[in-house]
Parts: sequence; structure tokens; C-alpha cells
Amino acid sequence: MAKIETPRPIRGTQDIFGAEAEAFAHVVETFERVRKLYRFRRVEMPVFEKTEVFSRSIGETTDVVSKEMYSFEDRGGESLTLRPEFTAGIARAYLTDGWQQYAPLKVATHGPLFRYERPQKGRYRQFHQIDAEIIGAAEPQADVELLVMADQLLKELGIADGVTLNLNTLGDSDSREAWREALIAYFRDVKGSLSEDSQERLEKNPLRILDSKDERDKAFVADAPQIDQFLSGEAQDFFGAVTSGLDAAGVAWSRNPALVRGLDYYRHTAFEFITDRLGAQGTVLGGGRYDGLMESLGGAATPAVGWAAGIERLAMLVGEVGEQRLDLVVFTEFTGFEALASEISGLLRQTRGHSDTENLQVEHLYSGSRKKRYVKAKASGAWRGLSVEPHEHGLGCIRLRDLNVTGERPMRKRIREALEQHFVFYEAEIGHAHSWVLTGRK
RNA sequence: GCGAUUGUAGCUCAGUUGGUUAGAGCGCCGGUUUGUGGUACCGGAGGUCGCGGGUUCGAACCCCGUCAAUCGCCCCA
Repeated sequence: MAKIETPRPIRGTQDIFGAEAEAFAHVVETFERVRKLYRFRRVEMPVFEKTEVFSRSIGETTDVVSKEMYSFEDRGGESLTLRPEFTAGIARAYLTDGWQQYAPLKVATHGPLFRYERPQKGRYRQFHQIDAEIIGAAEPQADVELLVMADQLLKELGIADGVTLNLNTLGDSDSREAWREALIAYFRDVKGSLSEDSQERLEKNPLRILDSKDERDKAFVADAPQIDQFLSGEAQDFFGAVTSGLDAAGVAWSRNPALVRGLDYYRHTAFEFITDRLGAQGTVLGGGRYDGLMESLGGAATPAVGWAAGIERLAMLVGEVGEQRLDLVVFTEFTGFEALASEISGLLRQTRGHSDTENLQVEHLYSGSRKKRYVKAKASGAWRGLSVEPHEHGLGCIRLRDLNVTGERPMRKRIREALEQHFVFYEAEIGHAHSWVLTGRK
């Protein structure tokens, strides 16, 4: 008989477990808490859209669209794509679902995204982001609110120290276009001396040359035309309002005139929160203003700002958040008492004690050798153990035993209340352990 | 798409200049010991040495190919 080969996981997907899963959940929980403080409304978005939703809004020439999309035809022959980002789908919904009526609309979401890329540290083909958008607000205060929220999120996650906010403006579309022309003119003169990558970027995406890591490029980048020379008065005022708003809110930032964002739809404010603790993947949260996006999807001109952050990257910075606490482990070292131990475990989990509104977190140990259950119970890390044992009077007795007591966490009362639901019993001290002798059922 | 590094037990890893039947620790299972005690000891299960080909009397080890993982380039969160 042929051996069945176990299917391998898809490249770039992750099976997140244990401490990493706890850190992941911690990031999402913190985001959910913070977004409510800023009154962002929760939205749930489809994981796939018509391909054109992304190709039109992100830009045909960008890498995301030209080589990183998971696109496929459905059975009706329609080209669909697994979302590579949230913004385009949310913009589509804004137009198709009548969300204009809520403008200015503040929404937040999180979930998986898909990009066909080489996986490496902090980068996956299925990855996860948290996302926040303000649609229909042209005011710089919207940019400020979003950035202050991002800053608070990082602080509450305890990772703000190693992360700096890089800020830039790309100006309005006229400013951006003038700057782009100037950059092309400037770099074309020295094209032969640029890196191979940058020679290609010159045609496709000249702004990208500015943050090239190649030494050959850096020499020319230093003297390249700066966006500031091309900013219109309004664009300067807008950026000034954003920066002074951040200063007033106490959010630290630094100007990075080389910061450009890869996607076509960005205008005015562009920002990234960057760390040096994640290898080559320094950007932990990024976003900006995308006033041109709605028109590219056939809607009315609508100002909007947003950001997204990689949950995996944030979780790596957060580090250990601690596994779930274990209050009590229930076990028996005697044959025939497993069912009773199981029944008691269930009661304990379902009973709310008067002294504490939280239920006990209880592990029932039932596998392996009975003789080694005490050892396993201690190794489980539980604070207290409950051993189920035979007793000459009645069903058996239950003894509360100290295992890894580091602090007070009263349990006797709650155990008593749980037992009262099913059993008749009396309490005693047996071998220095507080015990309940079960004499019968109710 | 390109580059570097790495693939040996469930996990972390040894494995000599190529040489009998491929090992350890942890984990798992069983037993002895202990009997308020994470002890100590004994035993057991578990391996297509990533996969395919080549060189050789002989390959985990050398060569070629391939797949995968990790990190980096590109790009991005």
C-alpha cells in the first residue's frame, strides 16, 4: 500500500501557535480597544474583490498589481483577486454601499491579506493587518487624529520606544507631478552611474530611487530635487497644519524627505513608523492621504486618509505576553475516578463565584499513567491542584493541594459553590490539605 | 524573479579523513523508587539521514539536479 504523503503548508503561510498566537491576539485586542477610544467603527470586508478594484486604484505599474496579486477566474469567468490591502476594498464599499451618507466616516478592520512575494522575516504571502481609515475628511486634523491613534496604539503595546515616525508630504497632484518631472530630468543625466534597479525605476517609479539602498545611488540622491521646492502654498499649509497638530498632541516625528509610498493613490501626507529591530522589514505601520483614489474607482472626488500595520511585525516587537493563566488542575491517581474528576472540572468551569466574577480556568489531566499525574499536574504550572481520591464514606473525596502558589488566589469558596450544585458533602483537613468528602448526590 | 545559508527521531542538535547495526538530550509510553512528592533509576516506541540521480568495493558525509525552510535583494505592513 502506497504511503500517503502529508501535504505541506503553502509557502508563505503560517500556523501560529502558543506564545506567538498570544502575542498576535494581544495586538488585535489592543487595536480593538484603542480604535473604540477614537470612535472608529468596525467593518468586515470581503477577502476577495473583482481584480479591477485593486488594479485601478493601486496602479497597474506597481509591483503589488503587476506581480504580487493572487488572481484567479471564478466559474463564471470573472477575474477575482485575494485582497493585497484593505484600502481599495473599503473605498469600493464606500461607493457601492452608500457610505457617503456617513461622511466623514471613520472605520477600522483587521484580517488576512495576500501578496505573492518571497517570504522572509516579518513578511508572508498570507499576512495580517490592522487598518484604520477616515473617508470624506479633507482636513489635516484627520491626518493628525489617525497619527495620534497610531502613536497611542504603539505606546499601549509597549513598543513605541524603538519605533520612530517618519513623515513626509508628497504635495497635491500638481506638486507631485512637477517634482516627479524634476526627478526624472535630474536622474536621467546620471543614468549610467545609477544601479541597475534604479535605471529601471527611472521609467517606472522615479520617486523610488530616493530610498534606494544602493551606494551608487545614494551619492546622487543627496543632491536630488526635493519636494519642498515644488509644493504649492496650499500643500505647504496643509503639511504645516499636520506637523503642528502632532506637536500639540505630543507625538514625536521626524521629517524624511526621501519617504515615498509605492502606491499611486497617495497625496499629501505620507508616513511610516519604522523600527530597526526587525531586520530588513523596518516598516511597522504605514499610510497616508489618498485623495485621488475614489475617482480612480469611478466615484466623486473624495478626500481620505488611512494607515495599516502588520500584525505579525507588531507581535514580534511585543514579544512574550505570557500564556493563558491556569488556576487549577484537576486529576486523579486512582482507577475509576476519571469520570468524577471530569464532572467536577465541568462544574468548576461553569460556576461563577461570588468573590470573583471570572470563572476558574481549569485543566483536567486525564492522559497517561495515573502514577505520573501528580508530576504532570505540578509541571502544568497550575497554582493549585485538586486531586480526586476514594474515601470510605460515599463517592470519594477531593483535596485541594498547593502546587505553584506564588500569590493568593482564593479558590475554596468557589470550589465549594461548584460542588454544591451536584453533591452532598462535608469539609475536612486530610493530610494538611483542605478536602471535601462527597457523601452523595443531590 | 535573483542571491546566501541550512535540511539527520515529535523538538534541539551530535555524527571524526567516506568504513559494521546512525546517536544524545528533551518530550512521549511503560515500570521501579519516592509518598505532600517537579526525585533518581530501568526499559520501550519513534529515522525513506528532505527527494532524485551520480562517483565509489562502500555515501548522512563527495558531485549534479530538485524541493523546502531561513535570511537578504526587489517591493512592501
